[in-house]
Amino acid sequence: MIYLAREQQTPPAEAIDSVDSAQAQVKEIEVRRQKLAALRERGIDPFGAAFAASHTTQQVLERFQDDQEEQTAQIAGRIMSKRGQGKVCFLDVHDQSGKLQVYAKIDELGEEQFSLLKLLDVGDIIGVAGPVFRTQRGEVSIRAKQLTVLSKSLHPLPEKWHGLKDVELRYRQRYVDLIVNPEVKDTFIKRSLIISAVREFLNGRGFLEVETPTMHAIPGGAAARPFITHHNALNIDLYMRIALELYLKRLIVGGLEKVYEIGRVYRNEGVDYKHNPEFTLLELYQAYSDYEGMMELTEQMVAQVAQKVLGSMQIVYENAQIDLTPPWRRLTMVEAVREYGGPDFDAVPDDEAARALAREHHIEIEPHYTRGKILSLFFDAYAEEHLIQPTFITDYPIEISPLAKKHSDNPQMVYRFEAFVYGRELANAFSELNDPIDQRERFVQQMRERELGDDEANMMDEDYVAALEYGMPPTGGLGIGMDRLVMLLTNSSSIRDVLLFPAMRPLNDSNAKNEPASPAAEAAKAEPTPAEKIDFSKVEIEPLFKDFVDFDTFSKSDFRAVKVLACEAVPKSKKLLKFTLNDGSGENRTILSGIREYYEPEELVGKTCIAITNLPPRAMMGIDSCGMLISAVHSEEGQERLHLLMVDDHIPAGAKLC
RNA sequence: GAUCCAUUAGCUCAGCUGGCAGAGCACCUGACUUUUAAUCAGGGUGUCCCGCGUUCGAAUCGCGGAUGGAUCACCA
Repeated sequence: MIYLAREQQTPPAEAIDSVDSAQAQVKEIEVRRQKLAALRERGIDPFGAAFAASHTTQQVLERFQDDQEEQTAQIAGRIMSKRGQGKVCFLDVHDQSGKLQVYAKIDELGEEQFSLLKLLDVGDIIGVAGPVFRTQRGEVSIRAKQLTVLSKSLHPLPEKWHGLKDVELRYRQRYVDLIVNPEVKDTFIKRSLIISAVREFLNGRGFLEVETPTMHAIPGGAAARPFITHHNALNIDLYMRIALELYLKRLIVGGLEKVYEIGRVYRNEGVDYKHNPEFTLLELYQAYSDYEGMMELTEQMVAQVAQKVLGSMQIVYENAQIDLTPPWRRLTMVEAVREYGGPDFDAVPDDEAARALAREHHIEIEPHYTRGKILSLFFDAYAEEHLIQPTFITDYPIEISPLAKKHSDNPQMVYRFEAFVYGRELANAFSELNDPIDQRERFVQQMRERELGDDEANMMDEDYVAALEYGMPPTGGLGIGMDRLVMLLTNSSSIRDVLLFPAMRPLNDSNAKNEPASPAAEAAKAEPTPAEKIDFSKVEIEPLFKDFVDFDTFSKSDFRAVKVLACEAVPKSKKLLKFTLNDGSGENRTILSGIREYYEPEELVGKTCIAITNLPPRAMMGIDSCGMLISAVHSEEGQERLHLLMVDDHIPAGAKLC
């Protein structure tokens, strides 16, 4: 409505032709609004209707032959350049496939259509119909016989030569980035092709694509801090998934022998050029295979996807020539550390020796770190960055691999590998641990680490262990960060360049907070405040019920005023308060209420509250609760707020509400 | 979370040791019937990221804050 009101204030069309110097100073967006009004004035809808293009711009260029001049075409797209030359005008019209030059001449269009050009700007979307020909300078073009306005653009586009460079604007307004920076579109088209090629590869090997829950009661399958969300109806907190692993392996137990999922996972951690809080993970599991099978699958998949999408297994990433042709080099973690100048861990007998070695090499460790964990730190410090060409690192220490199968001849190690390319982890895989007894012990060990302060350690997942107890075949499992793969294959240096909308801090008017306190506010601070000011602006309430309850049913509830005689926290409960109430009957009534996180028990003694008194007793923490105290619940910015209903102390105990 | 850097017109960027806010593109007016970063003549459109301070005077100096980037730490 505001929009319409504004438009009526814009001058009529004829004003455009006589813009004087005062109007010339009006901002460009206002000029465009005036042009929009002028289009309406002419009876043209500036936000047009469906338009059937006969060809894409690319098709026009491909199909044009000089001996077939004057074949007609109809195209649609965005004006990206406008070169007026008196009674002639050249437009570059871009669509998803490319661009085509439009030649608009007053003789061909007629005065009326030609004057439309005055109301069109770079950024507007138009349809053009006419014969295709080649200009004197040799460019295949369309000679406009008919121009159709399909959408007026009210914002000027960034400069044609430099494009949009401000990275913050590029990410926040990706649509503008896509319009003006053509390589961005290429990257995202490639991303789509890569993911299709992965699906095609896996489907071709007989894998079944499945979907598993993204909200988990127990977040498992990786070492990461989760996001927490809340289910209102069930009144439980849930975690956004950090991995796909445990559900997919339940499917292996269920007899789906080759499954994969390409899905979003969420990890509550920092944001940088390699990390986004949500990212796309591929995980696959193949029954009766193992980590050797996964190595073969990984190198074949990555190489074939590159071949399919890029036409080559030789790629360039940040000035490095990388050859993805299988087979990839394989070496153990111990060998890798040794090869790149680190100590020989085969000569390190125990945790104590490993810790001494770490101190000697200035590698930071915690006192409880074990030999395997320290080996992985040495790997990170000495070897990782050198693994430019695709390399499988095998034989991982058990401590950092709670879901992988133990090495049969070395219980310190597991059958696991990570694939590295350009010094970065690309894939992670293992022979899955299918021994439920061992798995339970690993979870217990993880819980110990959790208690030691590692809040990324796995939580016990009893149902998953139960699934293993039914019997899971020996299985190979693999995980690949799809964003990382896309980065590698599109030579993108930041993950944000392969995410259409990377995570950004929301813009708000935070600068306003810096303004000095107003004189009134200062005064309020100095003087005693007579009444607390309550800010209701952020209150959200539940939608009202649409169903009716009949009057008889309602009147059966016995609502009474009650006085709080005593109130105490229930031992061992985080939520419950135990109230001793005077309900007017002469006998004390006990009610338990789960509002401890909102109130200190002492502050409620003596208050007059409202309770339903004719509910059957209900045992909570071994105490019978006789009725229910009434509270008011709402939420503010996603947080639940609760207030116990407290009423005028003049109301006597036992007074009935009606 | 730590350190460093950046933030000036719609976009890309200048603006020195404090002294009236600048350019190119875009935009507006006029000319121009095959241009292509069209050209020619004229027009400068601004919360210099926000606030406080120093100063006769701050885009510029100091302090605090916001947002973004790079590096580091943790994670894929």
